[in-house]
Amino acid sequence: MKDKEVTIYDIASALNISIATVSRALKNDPVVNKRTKKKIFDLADQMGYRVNQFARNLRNQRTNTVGMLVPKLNSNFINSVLAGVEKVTTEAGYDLIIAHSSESYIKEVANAKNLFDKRVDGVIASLSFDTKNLDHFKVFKDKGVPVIFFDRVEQEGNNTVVIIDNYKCGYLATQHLIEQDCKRILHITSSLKRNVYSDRFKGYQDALFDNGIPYDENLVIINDLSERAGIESAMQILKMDPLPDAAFITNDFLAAVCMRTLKENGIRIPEDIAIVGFNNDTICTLVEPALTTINYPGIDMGEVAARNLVNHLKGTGNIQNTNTIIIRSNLIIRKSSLKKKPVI
Amino acid sequence: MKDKEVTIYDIASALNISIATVSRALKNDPVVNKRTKKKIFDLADQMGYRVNQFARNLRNQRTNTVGMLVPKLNSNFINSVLAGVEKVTTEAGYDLIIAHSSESYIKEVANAKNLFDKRVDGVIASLSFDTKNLDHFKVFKDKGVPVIFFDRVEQEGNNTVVIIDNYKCGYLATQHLIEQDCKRILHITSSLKRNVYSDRFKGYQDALFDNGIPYDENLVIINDLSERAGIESAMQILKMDPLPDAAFITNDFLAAVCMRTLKENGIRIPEDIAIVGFNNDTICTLVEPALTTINYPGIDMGEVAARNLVNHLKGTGNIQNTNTIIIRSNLIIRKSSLKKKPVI
DNA sequence: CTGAAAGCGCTAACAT
DNA sequence: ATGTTAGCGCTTTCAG
Repeated sequence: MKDKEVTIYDIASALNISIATVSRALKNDPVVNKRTKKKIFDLADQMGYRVNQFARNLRNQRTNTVGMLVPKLNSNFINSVLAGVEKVTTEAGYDLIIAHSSESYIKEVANAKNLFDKRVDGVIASLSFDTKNLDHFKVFKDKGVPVIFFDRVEQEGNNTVVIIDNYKCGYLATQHLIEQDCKRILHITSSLKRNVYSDRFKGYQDALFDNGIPYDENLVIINDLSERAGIESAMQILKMDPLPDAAFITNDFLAAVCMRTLKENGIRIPEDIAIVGFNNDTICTLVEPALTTINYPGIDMGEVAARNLVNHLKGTGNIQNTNTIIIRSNLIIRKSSLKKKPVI
Repeated sequence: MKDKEVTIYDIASALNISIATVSRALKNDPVVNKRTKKKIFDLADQMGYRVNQFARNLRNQRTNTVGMLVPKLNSNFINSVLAGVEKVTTEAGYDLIIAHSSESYIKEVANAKNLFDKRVDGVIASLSFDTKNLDHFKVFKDKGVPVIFFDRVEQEGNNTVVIIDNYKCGYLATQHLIEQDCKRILHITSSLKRNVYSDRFKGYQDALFDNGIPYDENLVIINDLSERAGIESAMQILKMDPLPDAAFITNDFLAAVCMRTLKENGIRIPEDIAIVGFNNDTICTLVEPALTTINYPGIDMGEVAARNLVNHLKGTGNIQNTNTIIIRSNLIIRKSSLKKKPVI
């Protein structure tokens, strides 16, 4: 219970040198004599010295910290983004503060304010489900703190964004179902205010159009991706007459829940309804049949976002010039969509 | 791009009063004149003032921040603990820093050091998979920073811990399988250095013993809970002769993976092998058959841990007196274990 | 009710 | 290679 903090003053006076030398030595400034440095390091260790980040930050006017603002944590996608970001920021010597908003706009605003007050040097963010606007990010812009958005982004107002080509993915998924001879293809998606969903939706529509299949708005269900919503959507499908012969569902978890309810009601997957999900979540291979999906390379998104931010902060790059970075993505075909036996 | 930070000096000189008054007003000190206070608040708003946390922390020698140290983030259990903790800490006016170690001891040590350097006022922690010892928490003890452990804990050295009764849960799970007329009950678990696994293991052994079933060490598989491990374990089971007639698997994800591989190889669940998992994860009801499991009330653990920590910090409670807090838990029976048709 | 002033621990410009 | 010193922005004691 040695409660008093050790400061550079303590070290300096114990060694009969100046605090300036101690400060320099501790930062490994090459200008300090090797032997002095060693003495200082040893004593610091022995006395249990730790830098006071507050004093340092107060003095330096920067924190060497990046803020990460995400809608949720319990998602494999977000976790792999996180892993990518951490890899890069750690290498570059930045601390990371993680804030999650539980898909709530209110919390997102509070988190943004909190990161701002913590004076992060930069921000990497993905929007919450019901985020209305980006006003809460204006403070960063005003203070010159760079913000990079990923995945759920707002393209207007020339923000720097890292995304996949959701339009193309929506198109691919739909095209794949069409190739399985599906004609009545349902689409379950979420708030069309979010780019990820609206872009996939456009891809879905265009794929239909390009294949001469009329778009039917009764075949589009919009919900909040919750378990309850999945069940309700499935019930809604069951009431349709005729039934759709395929469903492109914008989220693997939702697809899994839907599939369960459909199967419980005697629908065969993929024979009656072929299904394509989105994300390549772990559950894809745990449910039956295994879920066809779009692979979403979170770790790459994280690395790219972080790399751009760090380069910008270090002055070796400038995100002002880069508006949109697209990460590759691909369709993974599994049993849930294979209505036609694959041609060998 | 108004880059300069507004300080209390700016407000003071603009209003021709002292910084002391501004400082007091901003903290809503009742001693300040109402009208002065209003003027100060208005101007602060208008000038875009924000407190400098560093200056404040440097001065106050505390941060009003709680550190949360968890082994991973992409787990429903951890996320519900987090929700519980956040609820309490937010109400109590504490900030929360979340650090996750990706189940790595090395990262856990680094994270502990990081939280220490960030000078959190208290810590809530759950150990990583391969954590060797608790030396990295000693610094907190030395500085009088309270640490509360939850779930994966070390009971020795009278730490304050919040846990479920893993022994009882292991016993219950096994007893349930025995009641389904199972005799050769396999147990898949993980590092027995972690209390959660060793306690469940003891419960498993005692339930067998109490029912006159000899313990067979060949029926215990220890692995790292990964997908690969799940597949390997299932393959190992398939080679057994005779096959076990039940499996108590210490983790739902692992159970789901195992079940998939077993089913792929023609094993019927629960007819051939009855299965009980652990955690009540979302996948339990998405796999087929739905997984019997132990319900693990994360949100309660989080709330209790945080409440105790906060009370300790506010001086209205003292965790020194409380060593172990047990949270209720229960068996949830689903199809995967129902070998006997339920008696009505 | 308000003000003056000291000091929290550190960094960096300047001086030696 | 080392030392002196002036703040960074805030809180709080003491004095009016």
